[in-house]
Order: sequence, then C-alpha cells, then structure tokens
Amino acid sequence: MAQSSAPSVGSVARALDLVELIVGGPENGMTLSEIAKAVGGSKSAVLATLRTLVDFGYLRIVDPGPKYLPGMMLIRLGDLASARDPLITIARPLLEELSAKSGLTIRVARNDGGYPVFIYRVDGPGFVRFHTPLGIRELPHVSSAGKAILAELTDEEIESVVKESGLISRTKNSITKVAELKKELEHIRKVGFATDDEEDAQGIFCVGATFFDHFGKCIGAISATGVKTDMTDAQVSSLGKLIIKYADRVTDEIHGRKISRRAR
Amino acid sequence: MAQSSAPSVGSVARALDLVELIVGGPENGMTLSEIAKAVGGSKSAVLATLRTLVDFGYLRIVDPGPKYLPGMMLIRLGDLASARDPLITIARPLLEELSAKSGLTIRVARNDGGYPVFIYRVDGPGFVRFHTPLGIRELPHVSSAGKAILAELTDEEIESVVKESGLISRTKNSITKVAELKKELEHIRKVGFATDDEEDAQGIFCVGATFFDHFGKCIGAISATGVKTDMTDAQVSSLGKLIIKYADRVTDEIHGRKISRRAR
DNA sequence: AACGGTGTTCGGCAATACAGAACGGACATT
DNA sequence: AATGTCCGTTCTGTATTGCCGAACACCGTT
Repeated sequence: MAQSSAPSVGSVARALDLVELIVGGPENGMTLSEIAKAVGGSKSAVLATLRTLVDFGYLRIVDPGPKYLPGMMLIRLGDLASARDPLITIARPLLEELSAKSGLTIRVARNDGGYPVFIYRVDGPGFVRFHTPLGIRELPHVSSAGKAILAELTDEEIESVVKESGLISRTKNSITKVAELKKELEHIRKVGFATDDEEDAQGIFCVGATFFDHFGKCIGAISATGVKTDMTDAQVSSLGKLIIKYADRVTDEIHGRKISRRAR
Repeated sequence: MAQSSAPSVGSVARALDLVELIVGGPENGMTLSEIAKAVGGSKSAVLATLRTLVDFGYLRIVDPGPKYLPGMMLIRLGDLASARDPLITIARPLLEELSAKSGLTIRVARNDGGYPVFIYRVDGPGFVRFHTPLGIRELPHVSSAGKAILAELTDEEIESVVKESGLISRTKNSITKVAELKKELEHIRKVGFATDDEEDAQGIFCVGATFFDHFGKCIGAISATGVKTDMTDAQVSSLGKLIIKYADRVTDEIHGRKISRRAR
C-alpha cells in the first residue's frame, strides 16, 4: 500500500496487510483459507503471521471456524494514541462544549500535507450517525475542514494537492473545476470559515475553520456537521462565527501549551 | 509479551514490540538510537522496521530529530474496530443515555475469560478525567464490572482467575482475601449489581451489572463511575437499580440482534 | 463411505532480515 | 575556528528464518 524509498521489512508489511484486510473484511470474520487466498500467500505462512497477530491482540479468533476478527489491542492502541495526542487533548473539551452548544457533530482534522485527516469526533445527539472515518486522508475539496485547510496553502501547494487527489465529484454540488475551487477558497479567506453545502453527501451541511501553531502554520481545522434542512442563511452565518471562535480558541490553547509542530 | 504454542513470525513480533514501546514511550517521541537500545537490536534492523511501520501509518516521524511517535493509523484502526464491534454498537446509545441521565462516566467491558476488558467509554461531564485504558485485561477484584463478572462464574473458575491474577491491593479498601471476595460475590448475586467502594482508586466509586448472550452466558458488564463524596446509601441503591436496568436493556438488544458468542 | 472443504504440521530451500562497520552530517565543546 | 561526539544513514556478507508445498487430520456433506 504505502511506498517508501528505503529498506523495509517484508514480513512486517505482509502482517500489517493482514490486519487491514481483516479490519476491512466481513462483519463475522474471515477464515484462514479466505485470508490466504486474498493475500496470495501459502496457508502455513499466513497462519504463522496470524498467530503472531493474535498473540499481540491485534486479531482475535472466534470459534467455531476458526474465524479471525479485529482484536482488542486495536482499540487499546487507538485509545492510547488519542490520549497521548496533544492536539486531541487540547481540542476535546472545546469540541464537547461546541457540540453541546450547537447540537451538531464536531470533528477535528490535522493538516496532513494539505489533506484533512480527522483524528477525533464528538457525535451530536441527533439520530443520524455519520460514518466518518478517523485517521485517514480525506478528499480535500468536498469537506469544510478540507477547504478551510486548502485556503491556507499557497497556489502551488493547492495545485499540487488538487492534481494528486483530483477534483472527484461526490454529489452534484461537488466542486470539480479548479477555477471554481480557487474562487471558493478566495471567499473562504475573506469570511474566515468554509462550508460544505451537500458537496460530499446529500443532505449534509458543514462549516469549518482552521487553527495554527506558534509558527503561524495551519496545522488543522475543526468542523461542525448537521443536516442541510436545518440550515438557514442566518444560521450558517452564526454557525460560521461560532466555528471561527472555537478554532481560535484551539489556536490560543496551542500557543499556550507550545504544541510541537507537525512533521512535514 | 504474549506467548503461544505454535509457530510465529519473529520480525512481526519485534515490529509490534516497537509499536508498544513507542505508544508507551515519552510524550515527545523517541529517537532511533533510544529505540534500538531499548529493544536491544541493531540500528539498521530497527530502522528498517520503523520505516515499514511509518509506511503503514502505525508510526509517524516528527522533524527535527527525527523522532518517532504513534501514527494516525492506530486511531483509524481503533475507530474501525469499535465501529465494527457489535457489542459496542449495541451498547453505545444506551451508555450515552445513561451518562446523560446520571452525569457519570459509563463504560462497557467484555468478559474475557473472567477478566473485564473495557472496550468503550462515555465520559461524564465532570471535570475529573479518569485515565481508564481500553482493550486490556483489568484486575477483576477491584472494579465493579470485574466483580459483577466474577459473580457469574463457577467456584472453580473464580479460584482459577483469582489464583492467576492475584488479589492485589490497590487501596486500603481492596479485597485481598478469597473468603471475603466470595462473600462479596454472594452479596452481588443477591442484589444483582456490584459496587467498587474506593477499592481501585481513592475517592472513586462505581456500580456495575452484567449482561448475557442468547446462551445465557455472561459476556460482559457495564459500569458507572463517579466520585465517592457524591454517594449516599440511597443514591447507591437507586444507581444500582439503574445500572441493572440498563444492563438488562443491553441483554435485550443482544437477544434481539442475535449477537455472536465470544471466542472460547 | 468417500469426497471436498477445512485447519494443522512438517521438512528443505532460498530468500531476507539481521549485525556490524564505515560514512557523513549536526551540534556542542574547547 | 577546530575537534570530538553524537546522531542517522548506507552498505555488504552471513546465517537465520520465514516461506512454500506436500502430507496429515478433521468435519460436514453428498
């Protein structure tokens, strides 16, 4: 999947492929044969790797079958990584406050080379549960957090990201033309927050705003997500003010706590 | 760390040791030399493994240094594993409802061979943030969830678990004698819920109750955690009724949704 | 009862993951 | 400014070890 220029360990890569396969696999687990066939390896080699992963809790076995399922160590590592992340630690109480105040789902994303990577989420009380994945690069041009981050980049960086990710159309509102995107980013710079008006999913509306480290570099964005029908122009405007206010509070906290700059 | 009887893959085990080391390591990351020294391997071999883990997002590098930190894939995998876990999916709305109603921190644990393994948590609105890890076996005798689970085991199973885990004293209230524990478990069976009266940590009070799969087997427990000073006898009693009610609702949902039985 | 499908075990070969030394750069010290 | 020490990185050889394929054992079905 991932590619680097330098020496790496093949058996580890194969093992991690297995984890991803099973985590993304069927709800009720996968059998050894299915897994071996999926990765194109021998059953004996795959079995040894699976055993190692089970020993470490990355996978677990359910009988009868036996079938392999995601293990509880994954939950543990995710929880620990979240608890240790200074940005999440800073943002969490603010997100919870904002979610309680607005009744919306609030998320925080890192700026990962121009792409938004959501790392924490506080669900609103609504019945609608969005399946918003964490910890992975999202399309930058169809989310409010992504567009807010894009608006902080230079023109060269924007073009580079857009060329790489492509202006994929997710709904009929998605921005698919570079010129249109640039105009939108200009507007975002003016008002200070970005919107997502059903550009990623039908019926979903978001607003987002960026925050900055002590070098002044944009290191991420927060966003609020709700259903489109709830949104009048006046509400968008006041929600925009609110999201800017909380993004600024994140910035303030970062400056107060001297958060470390992100890696490249 | 973990041990099995069968063939396993050494380089994968070493790689996963690295992940645990770094996740449990210092806040600002570890350098290659530190890591190599900690695991007792050569720098070149450790470097190759680290590169692989970075490629897959399990670790990330921050400059300058370079230092290695937990990567965002860990958050992603934890989130996915949670989202896929049928027990978490069932329990989550109930936990949130109970947390909102009681103002307490609510957790759900699996019964993992007699040990409680907390897999999801809904923090209460209080200022006190408990560092309650997820995804790992906890001491059974010092938590309400653990004691509630123990109370569902046979005498042989109880003795086996207690012999293995040991009746370690965490506070002056911790139960350290087997006879006392059995008496307590008898009481729990009678009233239907378990308490933790500052047995794990000073000033912390919990109540917990179990739920069951469609074989009638106890597969876990939920618990509510608060500060001791808030707890009058009357409140403990009404909280006990409440936790039983919600645990029963979890059981009902499990039966309705035909959850799969746990391994073993 | 025999077959297709499992998961598991066992040798043998070759790939490959490891160790160690040598390089090059950054920083601190003198 | 020069030197020394630490770091990360690269390289090459060696032997470890992880892989394959076949054979075995086990259910369920036909």
